[in-house]
Amino acid sequence: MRRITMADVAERAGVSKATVSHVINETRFVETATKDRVRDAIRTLGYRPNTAARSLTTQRTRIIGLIVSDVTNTFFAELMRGIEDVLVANNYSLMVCNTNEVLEREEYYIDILLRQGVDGIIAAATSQDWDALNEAAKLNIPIVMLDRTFENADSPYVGVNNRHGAYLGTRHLIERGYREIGILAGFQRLSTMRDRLAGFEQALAEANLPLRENWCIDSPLRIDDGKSAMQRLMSQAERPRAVFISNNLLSLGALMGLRELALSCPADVAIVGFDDHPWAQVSDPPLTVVRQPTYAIGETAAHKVLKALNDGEAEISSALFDCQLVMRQSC
Amino acid sequence: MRRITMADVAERAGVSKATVSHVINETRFVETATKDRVRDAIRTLGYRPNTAARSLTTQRTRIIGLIVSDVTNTFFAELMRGIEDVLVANNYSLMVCNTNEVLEREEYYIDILLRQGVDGIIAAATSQDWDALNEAAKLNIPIVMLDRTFENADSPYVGVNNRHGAYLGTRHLIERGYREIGILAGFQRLSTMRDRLAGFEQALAEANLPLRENWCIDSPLRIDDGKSAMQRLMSQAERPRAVFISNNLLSLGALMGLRELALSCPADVAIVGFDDHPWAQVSDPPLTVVRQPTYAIGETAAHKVLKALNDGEAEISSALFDCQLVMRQSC
DNA sequence: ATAGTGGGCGAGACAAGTCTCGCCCCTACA
DNA sequence: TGTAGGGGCGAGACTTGTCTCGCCCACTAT
Repeated sequence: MRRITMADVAERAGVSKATVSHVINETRFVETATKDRVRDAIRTLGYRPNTAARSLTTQRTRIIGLIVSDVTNTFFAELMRGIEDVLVANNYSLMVCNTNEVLEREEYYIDILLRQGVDGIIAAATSQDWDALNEAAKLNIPIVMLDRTFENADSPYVGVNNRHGAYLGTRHLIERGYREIGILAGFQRLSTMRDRLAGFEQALAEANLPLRENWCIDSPLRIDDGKSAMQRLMSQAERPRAVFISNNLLSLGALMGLRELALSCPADVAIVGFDDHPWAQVSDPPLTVVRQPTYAIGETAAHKVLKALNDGEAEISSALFDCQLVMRQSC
Repeated sequence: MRRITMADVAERAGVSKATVSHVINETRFVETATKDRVRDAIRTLGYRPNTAARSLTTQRTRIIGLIVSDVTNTFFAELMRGIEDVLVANNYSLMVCNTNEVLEREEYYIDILLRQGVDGIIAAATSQDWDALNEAAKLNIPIVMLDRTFENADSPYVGVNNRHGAYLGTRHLIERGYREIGILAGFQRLSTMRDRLAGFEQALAEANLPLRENWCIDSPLRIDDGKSAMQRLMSQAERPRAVFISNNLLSLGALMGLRELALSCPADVAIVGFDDHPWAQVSDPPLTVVRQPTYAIGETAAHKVLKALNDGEAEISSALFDCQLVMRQSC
């Protein structure tokens, strides 16, 4: 069965395509009677406007692209939900791209998004410079950096004050009396992880505690990496009595690693993690963490792109949220 | 700066649009020399085909719509990853829609997907009949039911043998010597939850154990619902010594609920949950669960739609995976 | 009665590709 | 040397909307 087009509606309603278009988009005044005839035709024919045809002329798709590393990580899933919910409320759609922190995949996806003609991009980018996003920037597509950014990033950034968050977490360990403190610092390629390491160092420095090279482990951000990093930390001759962990997957992995080594937390090592997780309330032990307002971050990022889209050239500003320490029983 | 079109490429390469199109899509033989000229032009101009224009004529978008309740639930996130990975490998894109299990939102999204002209739909639908998906079915868009289905569903289903999975989990409890067994049965509107309840009942019946009405609690599927359901179960005069929990969020909530009541697991109540989760390994206690091959389910679902798209009318078959009992320490 | 004004709407160009015809030219064979 | 055959490619119709002109008619002003 042939799909029904605007011409069909126009014919049935006895008006021109232009009028149908204007009734649908409410872009010019149409006599009530005419409007009703058009709407009737639309309903009885079951007409549904074709997005492709529309965006061909408007040069708009009402689609926003989202680039994250992996929605399997609840943190990104929640960001996504925040974004999606405000997009839906504004009649935009979302196209999600999981890069697994692989640069080629990020580039591939950006190309796809540009062909698709997305109106804007929200990116928790894995790249550290404009190379990948440059094409998008050249096309004047609004870009919002999410969760992380990089030097010379020419786009607004929405995320938390990572440095301060890590500082809070580390200071908490110190206040609890721990002196020998290590860190699973994560992927130092990412600004987020660098900032958290900086916050960690700041807290140590303030307390006149040394920063031991071999108590500072960086690794990729998968669960297994957390596990092996923690085990490497704990298999040293002199080992820390507390560990700050810069990422939620690493925290989970670390917990697994300790379990395997039959070390108990916090008796043998205390832990403060970054990012909260529902399961962290029922883990053994319940995890003390630095929490960020994930959903709100997503919402804000979405609002920023939409604003850029509506206000035209207006510069978008960055937004930095605060972290919050959630005390449980891991230290 | 004006965006560059195929006409620009054609002019620069000194050929017609047709030739450019054929070089890009490899749809007819083009002299090597000509091909090279075209490719050079594409590269130097930075040409990028416009998906909207293309799909206008091809009537294809190479986009697949995915409908789930909430990717914040790792289960759905993993399904999504399975789907996405095979789509990417086949040059398709994914449009994700979170319905929160609310019907109106599902209908809204289906409409959006149809306007967008998606080539296929993979749906973990919250609706229980064809009403919402009917429009898509009428347009001959391949639909794959994911995780759940409903009676008279005219589309293939990809998921697990839920009944048998629940049967396995419940039987395990019985074998462990538990006689007083309850169930958090979840949202009975969903086929998945009904099947699991059936498997639970079957295991009880085989062991000649009674099914007590008030030990069978159904509820929505959020963490809080699990918490309150478990607490309701445990605040009864006569309470079960073991509980089968039909959903991962409910399991998490249940754990929280027990903790609040200062009940210990498995000493006071044993638990077997449905769906595994990385954190279930480090929870207190580590959870014994019935695991389903989530990622593989997603992959299979994606393959099914693609197959339908390529083979044309060929009927797609359903796929039923088996569950696996993962024993840990909650019973 | 005629000119001026403006509200409501139609004709058709246009967006950027795909794809059908069929042209042109080169080779092969009689 | 004439012609059939086929390989390589171009012209332009077509997909479905949006949007710019400007028409037409009704109503008021002179």
